[in-house]
Amino acid sequence: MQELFQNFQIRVNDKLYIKDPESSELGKRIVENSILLMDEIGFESFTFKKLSDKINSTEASVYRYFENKHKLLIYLTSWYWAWIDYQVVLHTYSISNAEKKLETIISIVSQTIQADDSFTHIDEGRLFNIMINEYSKSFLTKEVDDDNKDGFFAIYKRVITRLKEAILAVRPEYPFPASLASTVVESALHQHFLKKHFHTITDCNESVEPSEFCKNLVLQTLNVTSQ
Amino acid sequence: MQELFQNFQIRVNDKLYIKDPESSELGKRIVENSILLMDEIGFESFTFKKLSDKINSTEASVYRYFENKHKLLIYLTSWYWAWIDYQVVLHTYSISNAEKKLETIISIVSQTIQADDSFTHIDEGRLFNIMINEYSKSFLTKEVDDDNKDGFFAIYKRVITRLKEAILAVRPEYPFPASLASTVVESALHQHFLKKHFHTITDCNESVEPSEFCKNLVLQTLNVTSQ
DNA sequence: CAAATATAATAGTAATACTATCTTAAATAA
DNA sequence: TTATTTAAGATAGTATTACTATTATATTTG
Repeated sequence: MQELFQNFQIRVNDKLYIKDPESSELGKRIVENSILLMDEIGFESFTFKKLSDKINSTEASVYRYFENKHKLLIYLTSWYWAWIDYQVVLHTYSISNAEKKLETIISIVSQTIQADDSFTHIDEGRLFNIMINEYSKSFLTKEVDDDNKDGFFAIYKRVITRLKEAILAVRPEYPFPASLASTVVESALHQHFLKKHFHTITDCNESVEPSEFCKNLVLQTLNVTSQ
Repeated sequence: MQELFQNFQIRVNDKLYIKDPESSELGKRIVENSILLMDEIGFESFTFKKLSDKINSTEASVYRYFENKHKLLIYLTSWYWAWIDYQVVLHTYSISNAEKKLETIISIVSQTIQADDSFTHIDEGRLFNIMINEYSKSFLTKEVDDDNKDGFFAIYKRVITRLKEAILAVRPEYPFPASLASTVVESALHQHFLKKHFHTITDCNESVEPSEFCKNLVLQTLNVTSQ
């Protein structure tokens, strides 16, 4: 349970920022509005100039918090994974049945996230859109190995590891638990994207959620018959 | 079989370029070297200036072939999918057994590609690296819907549809054939990436290929016992 | 009240992502 | 053969991006 409370206030790797945005009003406005702006115009068009105009501040002030927009993206996506990790621990720690636990984790990592006002300045719904559209860009770079060494993807890997362990708890002899876990997490976001933009290559739509597919995929793969 | 021969000389949507790069020596050098340079320095650092320096030409000349580097990326990735589509048709048209056919398609879309000198100026091995590291960036943009309307992703969708049909041939009652097909194709590239950069969240390594996992995933999901 | 700190305001730079124009060289058509 | 089209090289220029640096002002804290 200790892991849970360490993460409870959504703590992110402190090398991701120059000055902790949670430590000031301006910092919170930067995070809050960067989510809105990035969702609105996309990561490529997003600049610190546009953001600072939006919040009536200056480029130089934003640069005092984040080195560049790539670090900001990793900050935001790490925040998301920390939040998911928290949800996973919260909703599964009392579940003793391995299959039920696995299903719960899959639900959490693949469900559509709507806004939630538990964490005031962060709009989880809009952040979820960023996850769908921009998450891959945080690691598909020439700097991945350095970033990874700095621990920027630690929380993401922890979420996947939890899923992997839940898979193993159900089927200890399954030979690809890590690959299945990483596939499901990636695929969940991808199916959400396809639903919006490439409906011919997905079965997800208004009535079929990506999480339905994801659950079915894992349970069939592990040969769990109790569906 | 007609589809096959239409695609035999790897034809790509002609809105992707201003002047067909296959129509001139310079055009071929642009394509050839853009693959090498993009693999080397990554899509973000890649510029038409650097490319034109590499081929001893000028920025303006490169712009006569491609509108911008994003169109070039879609051109390269479309070329890849057309090539994969060709491989799929070539290696499956004589297979009558549905399960054998499905396994063959999965192998083709998930195997590690090495250089092949059948198409002189294109290094498929290097292009495969680009697919692993940059493919998602071709559609994770605010312009996806416009690009999709222009048919830029048609060949990619055709490959996925072929896989979907092969899935349905094996198990017509399976409820998520399109999602499974798109997941496998995406996951294959992703597992190759993880193998290189995040080995803790994949089971793929020097001895276990992503295609092994992909085949197992689909066959288990469809409950094909003859493994 | 003094000192430290945060932020705003402003300026400046190199690189990027283009567009435009002009010249030369080569291919082709009359 | 000459005229004409076309391709490509050479050069220049612009707005935007991704920063860095400096100074001034306002606020907090000791």
